[in-house]
Parts: sequence; C-alpha cells; structure tokens
Amino acid sequence: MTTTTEPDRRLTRRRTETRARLLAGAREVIAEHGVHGASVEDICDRAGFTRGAFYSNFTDKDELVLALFADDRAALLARLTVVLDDPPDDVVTLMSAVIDQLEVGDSLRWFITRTEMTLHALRTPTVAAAIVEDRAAFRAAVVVAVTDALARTGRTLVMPVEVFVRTVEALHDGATAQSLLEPDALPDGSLQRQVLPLLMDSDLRPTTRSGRR
Amino acid sequence: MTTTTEPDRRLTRRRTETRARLLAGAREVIAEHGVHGASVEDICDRAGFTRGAFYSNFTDKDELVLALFADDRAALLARLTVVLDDPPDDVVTLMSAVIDQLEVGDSLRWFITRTEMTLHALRTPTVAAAIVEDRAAFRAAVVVAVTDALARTGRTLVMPVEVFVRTVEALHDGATAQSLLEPDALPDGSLQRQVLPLLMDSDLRPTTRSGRR
DNA sequence: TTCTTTCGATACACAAATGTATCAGATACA
DNA sequence: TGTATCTGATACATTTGTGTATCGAAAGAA
Repeated sequence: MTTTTEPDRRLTRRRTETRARLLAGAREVIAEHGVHGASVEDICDRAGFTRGAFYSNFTDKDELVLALFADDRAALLARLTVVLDDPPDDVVTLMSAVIDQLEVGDSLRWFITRTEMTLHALRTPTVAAAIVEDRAAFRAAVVVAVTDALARTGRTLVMPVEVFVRTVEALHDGATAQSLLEPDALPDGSLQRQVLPLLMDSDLRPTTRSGRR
Repeated sequence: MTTTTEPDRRLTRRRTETRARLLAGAREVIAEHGVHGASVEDICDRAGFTRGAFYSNFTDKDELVLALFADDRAALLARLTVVLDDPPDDVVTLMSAVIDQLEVGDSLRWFITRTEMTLHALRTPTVAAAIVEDRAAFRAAVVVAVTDALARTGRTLVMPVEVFVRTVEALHDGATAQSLLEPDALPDGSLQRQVLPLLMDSDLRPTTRSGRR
C-alpha cells in the first residue's frame, strides 16, 4: 500500500492499453456517480470490459482510484511544465495560462474529479499526504515562475508570491464551482478576470490608466 | 419527487424527534463516507435506530439527503439573518462574520457536507436549481448588508458589490479546502485575512506604510 | 509455424444493502 | 382506564456488488 504502482508483472503492450481504457472508463463513471457510487462493474462496462479484466489489472477499486489520481496529477504536471518552460511576462497572463492547465476539455468533469479527490484525501490521511506533497510541488514550480516573471518586468505583488499563488488557486476553485452551478449568472473565468489584476501592485491597478512606472 | 417535504402524515412529537436524530446521524456518517458511501443501515445505527424507523420516516436515502440539505440551508439562513440584523460597519468584519456562519463547530464536517451537496447538485439538475436559488437569496441578503455598510462608512469597493460577495465566497471555499488539507502550512482563515482587505478601495490598502494617502 | 505465457471472459460463491410486510409496544385521546 | 392509532423493531425477499477460480483465446518467443 506504500507504493502506488507496484509493477509485479511486466507491462506488456496489451496490458497498458486495457489499463488506460479502464482508467478512462473510471474517469467518466466517477464523474457521474462519485467514487463510491461507481461500481467496478459500471467502470468495466464503460470501458468495454468485464470485471475479469479489472481484477486482472487491479486488486481493488481503491487501487484503481489511486492510479487514476496519480495519472491525472502526472498529466497535469506535464502540461504545467510545458507552460512554465516559456512563461509569459505578464503575471496575470501567466496565472491564467497555469489555471487553464487544470482543466482540459470538459471542465465539469475535471472539477468533479478534482473535488472527489480532495474529499477522498480529507477522509484518508495517507492519500492526503500524497496529494499535499503533489500540490506543494505544483505550487513551488509556479512560485518560481511568477517570481521570475516579476523580476523580469519589474512588477511587484501586494503579498508574498506564495500567498498570491494560493489565492489564485483558491479563487479559481471557488469560482469554478459557482460558474458550474450558475453558468449564466457567472460565465466561466469571469470572476478570476475581474479579481486577479487587483492582487498586483497598486501602480498597476487598472483604476488609473497610467502605464508601468 | 417534486416537493421535498410532503408531510402526508402529521408530524407528532415523537416523529419529529426521530427524524431529527436520523438527520443528525446522517450528517455524521455522510461526512465520514460521503452520500453514496453512507448506507441506510450506517445512518440508523448512528442514530440509534433500526432501518424500520428510517423507512417509516423516509421513502429513500435520496429523500433524507434532500431533507438534510434543506435543514442545513434553513439553519444557515437563520444564522445569517441574526448577523445581518445588526451588521458591523466595517465591511471586512462584516464579511468575516458572514463567513463564520457557514460553519458552526467542526469545520471539516461542514466543508465536506457542503462540498458533497455541491457535487450532488452538479449531478442532479433539479437539486442544482434549488441550491442555486437558495444561494442567490443568501447572496442577495449579504449584498444589501454590504451596500448599506459601505454607505454608512463612506468606503468603496474596487468592484461591484455582488462580485465582491461572490469573490469572498469563492475565496473562502478554496482557502478552506487548502487549510483543511494542510492545516500547518495554511492556518484556517489566514488567506482570507490577508486577501480580503485588498479588495477594498485603495485608500485602505496596507501596501505602503505611510498610512492612508 | 508451434509452443509458452499472459490476459481477460465466464461462472460461481459470498457479502452488503435495499425495501417490504408484519407485528408488538408506545403514545394519544376519549 | 380503555381503546384506537402510530411508530419503530424484526424477519424476509430481492437486488446489487465484490472477489476468486477456471479456462479459452490472444500475444509474444522459438
């Protein structure tokens, strides 16, 4: 239970393929019914397999869920590094780009999956530790990029960079929930667009139109 | 399924009592295992009843969940009106007071319950409609109070009041998730305390130590 | 190709959860 | 106090989900 992926068996071509399809199926079904609400059978049906395939690849639904989470996080980190490899100078643009990586495709599904993951972690200390570590790595990378961008442009924030990053993250999560619940009243991303610039140095606040100092 | 609470039967004293105990049990078990993960039997055990009591009071787990949500929302609205009845002048203090009403007692349990509710709503359009309506009422009340407080104190916001309220809400939700996951790295409420004042008029911003302009 | 290994389907046994029917005791009311 | 009603416990029937054992077929090695 310590190591998430314990490849006792060699991962042959076919095997990886069905694992991937099972994960994809799980993603969908879990988004629809939650982790508990998704039965192993549901997941297999969705993936086009029977439970035989499942139990040949995973011991448990728990193990699959962990694999799923790990997979998501790895993919996210990969997308993030692509962005941070050549980061925009403007910090707001930078943060928008970072946030865009959180959800590719259907944002509802991603939000639900991320939220389910958070709930799961809150109930399972060992999972919490893993998630926290992972998020810390994510945040650290962003902090570095933001700090660099600030140095490049001579801008400043009205708060420590890490607090800024956490704020953006928190705001995004909360705002996404609102946008998903009332898409008409609050178009996706609109709250972030209004609020984010205000967290920058006062010189840059769009209240006055004067350029950079 | 249209009306949430359809009291076909008269609610005698004993009946209301056991309903309340069942709801309390459900609150606990659902916080621990999620809506799907909480079996009817679990809930009854926690409340000190057998399933007979349950099926005498509710047709379904779904019905109980709806009743639970309704109960929570009613209680929240009641607490809110108490606060807004005699609102603090300072807007930041006001918003803190409002936020404090969101969670009484164990904040982890409340967060989980609220989040479960949101997820449930996102998956169930009819529930979503109810929740949205409810949140709108909540927000409207707060908007009025904030507007009044601003007028009283001659302060202004750098954004429309409703956007401000939404921002506070979003920020709170996101920050709470972070605080619960890493209580040491981010003490409860610390992010809100740092960020909230920045959303006010620039006159009030603590950026420069020269006091107000 | 042929042989070996691995994968996933099928079938089975078991466990967990649900919902209903019934009934004894509690409660309310006269 | 006696009686009618209501409530929640018990027992049962059924459904749903899990995990294991077995075996034919597909994939890889020779």
